[in-house]
Formats: sequence, C-alpha cells, structure tokens
Amino acid sequence: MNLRELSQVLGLSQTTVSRALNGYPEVSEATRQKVAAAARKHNYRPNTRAKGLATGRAMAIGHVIPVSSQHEVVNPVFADFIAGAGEIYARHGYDMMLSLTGNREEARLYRDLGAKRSVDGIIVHAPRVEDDRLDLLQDINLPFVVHGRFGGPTDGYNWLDMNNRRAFARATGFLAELGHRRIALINGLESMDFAARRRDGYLEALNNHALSPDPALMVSHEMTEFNGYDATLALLDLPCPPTALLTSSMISALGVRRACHERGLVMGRDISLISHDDDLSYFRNGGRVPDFTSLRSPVRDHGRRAAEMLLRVIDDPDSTPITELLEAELQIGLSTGPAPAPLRPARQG
Amino acid sequence: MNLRELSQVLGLSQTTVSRALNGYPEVSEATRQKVAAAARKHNYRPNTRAKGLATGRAMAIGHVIPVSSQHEVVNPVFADFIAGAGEIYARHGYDMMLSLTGNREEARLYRDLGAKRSVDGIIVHAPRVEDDRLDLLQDINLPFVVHGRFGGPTDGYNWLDMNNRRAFARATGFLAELGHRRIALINGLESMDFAARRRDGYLEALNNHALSPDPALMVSHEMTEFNGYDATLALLDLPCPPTALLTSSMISALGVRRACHERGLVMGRDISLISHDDDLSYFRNGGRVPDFTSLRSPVRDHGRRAAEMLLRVIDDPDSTPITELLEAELQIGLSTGPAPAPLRPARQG
DNA sequence: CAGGAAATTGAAAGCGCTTTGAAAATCGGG
DNA sequence: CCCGATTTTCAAAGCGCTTTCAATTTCCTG
Repeated sequence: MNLRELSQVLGLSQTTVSRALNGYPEVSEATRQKVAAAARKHNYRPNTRAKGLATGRAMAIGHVIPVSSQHEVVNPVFADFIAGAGEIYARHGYDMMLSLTGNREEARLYRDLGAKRSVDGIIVHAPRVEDDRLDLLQDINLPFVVHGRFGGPTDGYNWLDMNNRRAFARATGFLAELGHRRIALINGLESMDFAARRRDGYLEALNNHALSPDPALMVSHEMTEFNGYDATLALLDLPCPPTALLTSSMISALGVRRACHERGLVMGRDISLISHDDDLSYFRNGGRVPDFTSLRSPVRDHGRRAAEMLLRVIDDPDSTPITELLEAELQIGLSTGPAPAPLRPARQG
Repeated sequence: MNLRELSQVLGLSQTTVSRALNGYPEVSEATRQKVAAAARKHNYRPNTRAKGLATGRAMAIGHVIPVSSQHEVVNPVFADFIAGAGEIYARHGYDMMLSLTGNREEARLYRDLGAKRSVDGIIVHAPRVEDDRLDLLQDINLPFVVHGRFGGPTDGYNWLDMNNRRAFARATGFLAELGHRRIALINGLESMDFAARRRDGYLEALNNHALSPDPALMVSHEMTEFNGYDATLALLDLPCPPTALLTSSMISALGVRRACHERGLVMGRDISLISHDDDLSYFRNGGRVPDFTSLRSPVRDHGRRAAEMLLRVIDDPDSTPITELLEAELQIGLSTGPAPAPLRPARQG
C-alpha cells in the first residue's frame, strides 16, 4: 500500500493525505481523522527511500566501528554504547546504520557515507592518538560526533568524552595516599586516545606524589580477560612487584583478580586494584558493595548523550562545535586497602 | 555531485553514464573509461535513496536485536555475530541496519520494517520457545533468516542454528563417562529456545546414562559473570554438591571458575567444568591448551553464514526454506577430569 | 557505395514521496 | 444574497536514479 493507493481509497489527493499524515495545519480535522483511520487500517507506512529522496533526509545515523585488524576484535563496549544511542534514535524516528571496517578501507568508507547520502550524520568511534580521520570528516560534508577525542587539538569538532586523564590521576592519587609506592597500570592499547590520556593522568599523579614511573609497571594491551591475567602474573613475578594495580576495563580486571587469587593474594589486603568500569550490562560490579573499587562511567549513557548531541547538530548544522566532558565517579569497593606493611607507609612524611 | 551534473560535465546523457557505471554491455569501452575517470575525479557515488527508489532494492539488511527488558541487557554475542555478518554485507555492497527493541514494541517494529521497505531482508535474533514472531514475519512480506530456531515446528522458514541439544548431550555424556554422577547445568534463560534445547540435551544424556535429573542442579539465568559465580556458590553449598558443571557461556564460566577457586577447588581435579564457547573475541579460551573444556561454536562464523544465507534468499525469494544446523566441537581442555574418589566411580557396572 | 544489422547513445517515464502554486469550497459581514 | 477573505483541497513538478523504447551512429557485406 503506497500513498497513491491510499489516497485513491480515500477519494482524496496525495497532497492532502500526505499533509494529514504529517500534521500540516491546512487540513481539516475531519479529513485528518479519516486519513489516520485508513492509514491504520491498511497498515500504511511511507516508503523510507521515497520520503528520504523527497525531503533530502535519510532519517538514519551511521556508526563506523573500527575492527582492530591486529586481532579482529570487536570491543564489547560498543554493544552498550549502541544500546544507549539506539534508544534516542528510536525516540526520534531515526534508524541506525552500522559499518564495520578495518583500517585499510576506512577512508573510502567515510567518503562513501558522505557521497551516498544514506545517513544524516555519523558517530565516530575509537579515535586514535594519530588519526587522519579528522581532516577526512571535515572534508566530507556530514555532521559528526566523536565518542572520545582525537590526539591533537580538541576544538573544532563535536565530541563527547569522559575525563580519562583526571579519572586516572584521581585513582592513582587515591592509591598513593593509601601508601602504595609501586602502582602498575594495565592499560588498553595506547595508540588509542583514551588509553593515552589515562596513562598521562597516571603519570601526572605519580609525579604529584613524588613517585617515579617505572616502565616495567606499565603495560598496554587489548583489554581482554586473558591479557589482564597474563599481565598481572608477569607483574607479580617482578623482583619488586607492585602493591597496587590500575586497569582500564572490568574485563581485564577479571583476569587480574584471577591471577591474584592464583597467587594467593587477597584483594584489598595483599594487593589493591582499581578498575575502570564502563558499567557493561554483562559485567556488573558486584552488588551493594562493589567487588572492585572503580572509576564508574556508564558507556550506555555516553551512547545516549552522543546520539542526542548528533541530532542537535543535524538540526542546526552551523552551530559552533559542541563538546561534553564527563567525569567518572570513583566508587570505593572491596579491592583497595592500605599498602601492605613491608613498605612501611607509616614511616614516610 | 549527482548523476545529472556528472553527465553534463561529460557531455553525455544520464542514461549512458548510468549504464557505464553499472557495467551494462551496450556502452563502448572508450566512453566507459571516460565516465569511470570522471566519476573518480569528482568522487561521485550514486545517491542511495534515489537508487533504491528506482531499483526497488534498499541494499540494506535489518537486524532486530531484542533488548531483554528484565535487565536491559545487551548480549555481547551480538557484537561478534554482527562483525561476521558485516563482513559479508560489505563484500556484497549491503548496508546493515540495527534496531534494538524491547518486547513491547516488537510487533510494531517488524511491521514497520515490512512496510517502510528500508531493508531487503532481516535477521531475527534470540528466538524464544514461545514466540509470536514467526506468524508476524510470515505476514509482513520480507525475506528473513533466524539465528537459532523458534520453539514449535522448525520447518517453513530459514534458520541457522547450532545443534544445541546434541552439543549438550555430548558434553553431559562426556562428564558421565568420566564418572560424574552429579552434573549441574548453569543455563541461560530457558525461555530462550537455545537454552531450552541445551537443557533437553542435558536431560537426554542424563537419561542415557541412567542418571536421574535433580532440579536443584539446574539453574537458568542471564549469562553474566556474576550469575555464574552466584550459582556456583549456591551449588557448592548443597548438601550433596555436584562434581561437574556445565555452563552455557564463557562469561558465566569465568564466574564459575572464580567461585571454585574461592572454595579452594582445583578445576579438572576437584571439580569439572565444560563451558559453551562462542569464541568471542574478548574471551578467548586460553592458548594452545584451552583453560576450559568447551563446546566450541564460533558465533562470528554464524554471522557470516546467516548473512550469506539471507542474501541467497533475497536473490531467490521463492526458494524452499534453507536451514543449516552446525555442530559444536568438543574441545578438551584443563577443566575436566575423572570424578573425584568419594563417588567411587570404579564400583559401578 | 547502398542498405541492413549491430553497436551505441539519448529522451522520457517512473519509482513513492513532499511541496509549491493554483483552484475550489466555505465562511462571515454588509 | 453577494463578495472578498479564509479554509481546504488538488494538480503537477521535483528529489536522483534506472530502464524502456526510440533514435542515431557505426560497421559489414554484397
């Protein structure tokens, strides 16, 4: 059933039917009712493509998800981010289009999106420290919002990010104040911007507490359970092992915990751990009292906010760039405690 | 740059340019070259909506992902499934459209997809035992492929599933043959078809080994690490605890392992575990020798196959239903061993 | 070199919708 | 009851592409 057929059924012109359905004021209430009833009865929905062609709007948002070519890995945070964004799109009648791409064809994909006009805007995921996408994006003529930030200047485009630097400085400082002097960082891939900022925050806090960074305590990997486990074992095998760990994801934190248990260490007593926590639906952090002390920053909420931001930008393309910096919440759980005795934290100061 | 402009630049008709770009034979090689060069130079891509309107094809596939309204949970297997499907779509020039929906608006969403014609076919996720979607899907006129099967008759529609029943029968049998008599099942939500079939396979194998099922050993939950942990602790607290466990997901298996460690049980010696393993990129099962004995069935591969199947159906809509039943591979790892002595397995038979 | 066949190009209609500009119907006031 | 103002409706153009059918050009053969 298309518009022509529907209007024939009603004995009205396409114009009137279209207007009635789209809420234009110049159609009488009586006919509007009739039209609405007929549309419902015949299960009429305007053809997306035709509508898009006529209005110049696709009513769709593109998400470009880089698939790390190294390990062909799909980050589970996308699932939650997209769930959040999807809520907003649904509410505003937008569809969500997903493109997965390796680094190779990335440029072509963005140009395609720009030229094919199948979406009204895009959300850019997983910005890297060195990333040539910014120029590209500014070149193709499509509104976009970045989840995170690119390395380099952070103005001139729309982004939504959490304050990775401050969060990790905060957590590191918290551990230092508990008397820990050897604090390890189990980070994500530091070619990713978020991981680089976390490292910077970590280093900044070490510096503020007069602790000198030790490269042996800083590792950077894809954030899997397995990597968290491996990294922790290696760290514990060090001649002078850390007494506290900082990890970039709940998933690696699971591996950290496993390694610690395996070595007979009790978390919060023998060793302390703070994890970043994206609040993924499949990895809730304990119940009332969280298992892990964590930096909480629900990625699903990021999805919602980024989507709202993009829709705003689409409605007003010439607005000055919007940015939103979210603070993570330091949530004290069971996995942190004062540095164990051998370090004699009481002696200091 | 659109087709009209491009053809004006070239001094050719739109017809010829369109034909040249789409590889029709009735255009001379010379002009084809010229057209291709100009298109490249001006970065021309046909407008998706216009092309779709003219051809009647959206060149897009819809994925409808139910969001479990109970806990607002997005299953991480979707990420990998979609990565697999996305590969195939990209290769064939299709886009991927995602819709997330709670059970409430499900029916309306499918009807929308059918009527709006914004996709050429859909992949249906997470079929339930009781599921009214089959009628709905047959009603709206769109090709579809189900990942999994609905409860009830399994013919008359296209699906791709793993042999859940046989896999779990196999694993249960394997444990029974190791002498285990108290085998617990930590299943996913048994309102889901896959989980119901797994339970059936488990029961079938128990029966074949003359073991009577014990409701206290069968639990059914959302498959999170936390639930796996909780369930295992509860099972171990039973007056007569299980000596072997079967779990429906690597993620819950992580929780199972944690609970076991916490109770000082060594996996493969004091207690055995077989996990289903979707081979998710963030939860690889150990290295050369897998940590867990597991039923391996890579969901990313399912995604690829389901996508290929759907494209085939779209090309030939009147074909008889295609179905594909994949067998999981039982992969022996370190988490299984003979039942511990107290049960005296040697006595039997 | 004529003439028909084959190869190549083009004009125009159509896909299903929105929207402009014009026409028809209705209304209110003298 | 008539006329201008206001509502309400409609015909037709246009969005950017494909495709049918017709026109033109090129080629080959006798």
